Amino acid sequence: MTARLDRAVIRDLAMFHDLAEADLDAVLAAATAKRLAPGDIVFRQGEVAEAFFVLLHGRLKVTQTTPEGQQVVVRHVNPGEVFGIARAVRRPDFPGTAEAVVESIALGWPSDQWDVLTARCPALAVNALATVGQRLQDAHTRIRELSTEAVERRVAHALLRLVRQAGRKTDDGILIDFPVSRQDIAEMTGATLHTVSRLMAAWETRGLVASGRKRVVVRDAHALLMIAEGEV
Amino acid sequence: MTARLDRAVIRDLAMFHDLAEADLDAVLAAATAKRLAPGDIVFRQGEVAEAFFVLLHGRLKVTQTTPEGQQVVVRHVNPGEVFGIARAVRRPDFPGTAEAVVESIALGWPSDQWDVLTARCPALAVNALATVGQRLQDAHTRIRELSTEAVERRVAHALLRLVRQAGRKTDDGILIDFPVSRQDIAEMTGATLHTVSRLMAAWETRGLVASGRKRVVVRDAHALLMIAEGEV
DNA sequence: GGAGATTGTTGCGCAAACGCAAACCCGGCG
DNA sequence: CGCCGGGTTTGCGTTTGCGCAACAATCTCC
Repeated sequence: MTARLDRAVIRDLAMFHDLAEADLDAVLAAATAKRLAPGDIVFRQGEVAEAFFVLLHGRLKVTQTTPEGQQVVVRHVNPGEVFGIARAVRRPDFPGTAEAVVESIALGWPSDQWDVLTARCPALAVNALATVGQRLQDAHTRIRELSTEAVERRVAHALLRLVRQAGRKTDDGILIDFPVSRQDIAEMTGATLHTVSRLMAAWETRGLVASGRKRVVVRDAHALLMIAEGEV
Repeated sequence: MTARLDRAVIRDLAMFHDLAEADLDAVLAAATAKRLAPGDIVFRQGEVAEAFFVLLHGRLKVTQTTPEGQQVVVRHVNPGEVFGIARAVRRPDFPGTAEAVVESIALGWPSDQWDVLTARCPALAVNALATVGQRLQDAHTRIRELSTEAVERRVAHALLRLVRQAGRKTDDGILIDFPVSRQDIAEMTGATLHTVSRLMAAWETRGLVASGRKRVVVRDAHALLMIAEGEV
């Protein structure tokens, strides 16, 4: 829990860009590291936001659940990214649920440290602004897709996004480097599990993807891009 | 253009909350006011972001256009809100187009003033973070709606949102206090003009709304809420 | 190694919403 | 006052993706 953390661990993260060495130490002093097994929940939607986090290693899935019980995947958290910064945007509670999909390591700070740290390092607020801004762009992109594109194109886009975020080259194609189920893809694209399954099955026979249980390999990214761009 | 601006004009805006009087003056010194007629474009999608703005009076519509030419209404800008803060989130260009839908007045600052002003008043960055964070929440709400709700519910939600943002009580019901066409509502909900028209016509006969050319009056907000919540 | 749970596949019917097209209505302008 | 044009309505045919349901394949845990 209180292992000695070296500042090198966070120095290169976008969030801590432009911080002095001494500031990095001050930031680290308030942090605690936590190991997460797949399926572990970091925080739940609606909980009081008592901490904010940075993912050092692994991969998380952030979801929201509607009153009716429908789930939506808001985003995936990749190594180096901050998450759960509800307090920074003046929200008392977490708007979503964060769950580890693979073995992960996260750093956590008590929420009240946010004001302390930004007072000491204004750059933190500026960096956070850039991060949240980027996320807003992504959200708008998704809104645009959901509003104007057919399901097939949305699923293609989602796969390409996963490739960009977590693609790992293998001899067989590009592997999405963490478990993704059809259900997940459905919740990312606003489609149903069934439709996604049908689409992927069709693509599999055409050789565009190869997939198994919670496992996706993109074999022909270019063809997928054509579909995503609507140039079928 | 360079009319003497009183700090009272911006003192109560969320963006300038917690700023000292002297700082308010410094902020205002760099600003220029601009009058906008309905239909006037403040900035266009893709343009280099040479300024950022606050809306003092009136109402704007921010849209994005897909490569295929489809439009999506990203949001409406209400009096007191900042817009066009692309540079603050480290974007070189504007991600959308901002158009006045009624006679409006906006304050503008050169983009490079952002760094100058936040250096002087760190509270600005913190306030901007809260604003962008709120917008991100809204965007996620919309994603959730687009992903899980039927068109009818989305349109009901959109109308209720308009009521909250720009509702004006009249003896006939709650009037949306700026011109909104069916096309606009369609672009807000990811539906087609036709579907929206049909829905509104049906609601009109049931007495839930009254509408005309670019004009909407909500007569039974409660019934609309029932539809929005899916309790039909 | 087997039982049970989770995840993925597939067929079929249906309803919701879209696309197209034509008509209509209303406000503004000459 | 009549014309013009953007905004709106409406009908009809069609597609798309959903809902349901049953089944198959895997994984996990004991």
